[in-house]
This record gives sequence, C-alpha cells and structure tokens, in this order.
Amino acid sequence: MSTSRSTRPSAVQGARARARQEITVAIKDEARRQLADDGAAKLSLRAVARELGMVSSALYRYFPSRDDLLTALIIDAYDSLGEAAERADADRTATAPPPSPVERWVTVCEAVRAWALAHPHEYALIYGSPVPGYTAPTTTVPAAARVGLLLIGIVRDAHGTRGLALTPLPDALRAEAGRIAADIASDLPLEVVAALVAAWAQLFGLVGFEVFGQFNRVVEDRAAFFAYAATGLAHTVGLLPAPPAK
Amino acid sequence: MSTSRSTRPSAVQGARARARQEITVAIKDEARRQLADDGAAKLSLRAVARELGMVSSALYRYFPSRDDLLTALIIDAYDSLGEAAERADADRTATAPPPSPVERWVTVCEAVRAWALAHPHEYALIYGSPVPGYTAPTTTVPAAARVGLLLIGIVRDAHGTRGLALTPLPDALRAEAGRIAADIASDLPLEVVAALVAAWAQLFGLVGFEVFGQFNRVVEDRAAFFAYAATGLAHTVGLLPAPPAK
DNA sequence: CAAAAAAGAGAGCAGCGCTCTTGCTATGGA
DNA sequence: TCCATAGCAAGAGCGCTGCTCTCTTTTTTG
Repeated sequence: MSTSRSTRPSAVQGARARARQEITVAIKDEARRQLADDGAAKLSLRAVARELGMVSSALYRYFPSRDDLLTALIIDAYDSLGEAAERADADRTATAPPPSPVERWVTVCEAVRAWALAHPHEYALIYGSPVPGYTAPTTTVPAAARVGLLLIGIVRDAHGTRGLALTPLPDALRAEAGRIAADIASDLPLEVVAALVAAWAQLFGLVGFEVFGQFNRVVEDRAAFFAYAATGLAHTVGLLPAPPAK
Repeated sequence: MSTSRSTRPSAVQGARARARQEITVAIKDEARRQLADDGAAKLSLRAVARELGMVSSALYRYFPSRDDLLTALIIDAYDSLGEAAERADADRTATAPPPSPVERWVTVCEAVRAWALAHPHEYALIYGSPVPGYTAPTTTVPAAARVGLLLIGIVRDAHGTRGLALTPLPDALRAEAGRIAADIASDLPLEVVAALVAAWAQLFGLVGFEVFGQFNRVVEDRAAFFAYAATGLAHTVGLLPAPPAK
C-alpha cells in the first residue's frame, strides 16, 4: 500500500491536491452564483472569499487574478452551453420518429436559446462584450467551437442539400470558403460552408437580441419568433423545408 | 436688449447654462476617449475628472452616477451609429446610377459594420452585454431604432417583393407580425415584416462576431464575407437579387 | 443690492484588486 | 521515524474606485 501511494500521485492524489481541486471548484461555484446575481462587472474576489470564509489573499493561490477567474468561468460556460446543445440533439435524435435535418437544426438552436435565457450573465460573458483588455485566450477555442461543430455535423449528416436556392458565392470568397471547408467540412459544397458560417453568427444575433433585451418592445411571443427564425436559418444552409405533401 | 434677455432664458441662455452644456460635452468627450482606450469596465469618473482638471466630486453635478454617464454615452453611440448608417444610405442614393434595393441594403449593413469596427468599445456598449443591473432606460429607444427603421424604409421603398421564396409564416406568428407591422410598416406583407425583424437581429450577430473576435481563426477576408452575408440577408427580406441577365 | 441657486473644493467612507510578509501544516525523501 | 520543504491561510497595507457630505465661492435673479 505504501509503495503504490508514495510514487504515484496521479491516481488518488494526496489529500492536499484533492482539497485544492475541491476548493477551486467551490470558488468557481460561488463566483458563478455571484455572477448570476449581479453580473460580471460586480463580481468581486473579496466577496467570493468572504462568502467562502477565507481571506481574500488566500484566493490568489487558486486564481492569480480576477480576470483569470473570469477566464475559467468563460471556459466552463462554453462547455456548459456546448453540452446542453449536444444533449438536446442526442435526445431528439433518439426519439421514435427520427427527426428531419431541419428539426435537428431547430432543436439545437432552441437549446442554445434556452441555455442563454437560463444563464444570461454567463451568456453575456461568452457572447457579449469581451471583459478584460481584449485577450481571448486560446484555451477557450475548443470549448467555443462545440456548438458550431454540432451544427456542421447536422448539415453534413443531412447531405441532402440538393441544390436549394443558396446565395451564390462570389469569387472573392471561394478561396476563403475552401480554406474553412478544409478545416472543418471538406465534404460540403463551398456555398453551404459559407452559409453555415453566416448562419452560425446570425443564430447568436437572434439569441443575443433576446437575452440583452433588444426585442423588448418589439417581439412579444419570442419563442415562436425564434422557432420561425431558426427554421429560416436552416433553409439558408441548404436544409430542405418539410415536404408540404401530407 | 435687457428686456428680452431677462425673461427669455431659451434663446441665448445665460453664460452659466452655456458653460454647463460645454462642460457636459467635455466630460462625455473625455469619457469617450477613455472608453476607446480601455473599455467600459475601466472607465473611471475620477480619471475623467482628473484629466479635465476638476475634482471628482464636481463631476457629480453633471452626472449623478457613473452609470448615468454610461447611459449618456450609450444614447450618443446609438445616434452616432444611426447617423452613420443614414448618411451612407443618403450618399449612395445620391450617386449617378440609382442603386438597387439590394445595393442600398448592403450599403447600410456595411456602414453599420464600418462604424462598429471603428468604435468597437462603443459598439460593445450598445450591442454587447448590458452594463449596469439590467435597466435599459426608455430614453434610448428612439435612438436605438434608427438603423432598424432605415432598413425597413429600404424594403418599403423597394416594394418589389413580388413573391420571392420567403419562409412561410406560421400561424402563431401572424398576430405577432401584424402587431409589429401596425407599429412600423403597415403596408408590408407580414412575411416580410417577420423576416425583417429576424434579419435585423442577424445583422448584428454578424457584426458582433467580427467585432468581438469570434471570427478570429475562422474568417480571414471579413469584408468580403460580410458583403456576401449581408446580400443573403437582403434576399431573406424579399429584396430581389440582381438580375443575372447582362 | 441682497437673497437664492448653482458650482467647485476638499475630506472622508467603504469597497476594490493586488502584493508582501509571517506563521503554520501536511508531504515526501533520508 | 524525523525533518527540510513546499503549499497554504492570514493579516497588513498600497493605491485606486464610486459616492456623500460639508464648506466656500461664484453667478443669477427678484
């Protein structure tokens, strides 16, 4: 017992490392709570420490600065959103009548919207104004890409993009779209790749307008409007409308 | 001379009121300068006062709180953006070959984008995360609506929306669209009204993604991509593509 | 000309992010 | 088993912030 414990700190990780992890999580949880209450601007290291019964300077052993704490929350938020979207798609895909590509697309869009409305301040953190100077640390990239990759996957699975009326791609963008396609979806037509990137940004325009109150005296039935707009986005990326034949 | 001056403070407005206005403007200008440098989070009343050679408490005679200063900057930003968009449209409309509706639409979209890229922190103020608690003062509404109204005007002027393939409007949204249309564009088909609201939000999704760096390792030639996406938006609101016949 | 309104100056309060120093304790090799 | 060491909490403190209060000066007004 003693031999395996002393030389391998990876498996069980002495009580100290374990405590460190637990405290790190507790700090983030408390910070997230305060974030939900008052927004990122009011998030205070001292208040978090106070609530956790520790002194403010002790907190710097876990996060070297306030912005680092925020960065950690940003990464968690991206992951939380990505997971919510992926789970919504998985749940929907598992139901009895397999969903059409448009239905899958709208399901994912609605999951993004629901997550944003449930966590408005965390949404603001990741899709609102960048908080510190301008530094978007590269570590957030994979987490940030999850929703985009999920939408691409849906379109690729559909592969039934049989020449719907897509906006023709200007020559200036063919190279651009080709480069993007090489990265993420080399099997899709360039028109679809470009439309996907645009739809990706436009989706967050819709969500952001609702979360940030821009629809306040304009749109009342926002759920219905969002479903309509998300369906429109699905069409712009080449997913076919439901067959009118019944 | 004396009679007209004493009883009518409206015309010339004693030297005091004039000074007050000038100082108010100077405060906002300096605040805007600091905003452009360091962003809204770092904007400090004390620093503004210091730069203006006054003591911090004196500044509270002009703006009762930091958030009130920010609110003033927000209104100015909305107006600045609205004016930039309107001027771009007016300039384009005045050129020799009168522009097509799509060209006008894209011109306005590009003006919005250009303004946002030139004033990223001010853009973040109005279309990023709301700054204070959540209060969007009603005073900002008219200024905020200018770009939207401009886009509506272009579509109305076109009135050539002869049944392009618009996403059909679900029944649940007919009442909604009818209400919006009654407010702003009672002469447009409901499908176009709904598509306009969606396109309005989606436009700012595109702009926001670029300004906030979400396109960073994704889209390189962002001007070309934006023009492409804005053209797509024009189509979704029923503006006809340029006739392929040459 | 005197009363009143408006503006500036200064001190001060509580809170913030962050640093540095000082003790304490659990950990891992001798 | 013992002990040097590394990790951690605590406290004091610096300079900054938003904001309030009081006091004095300046300008407008009846």
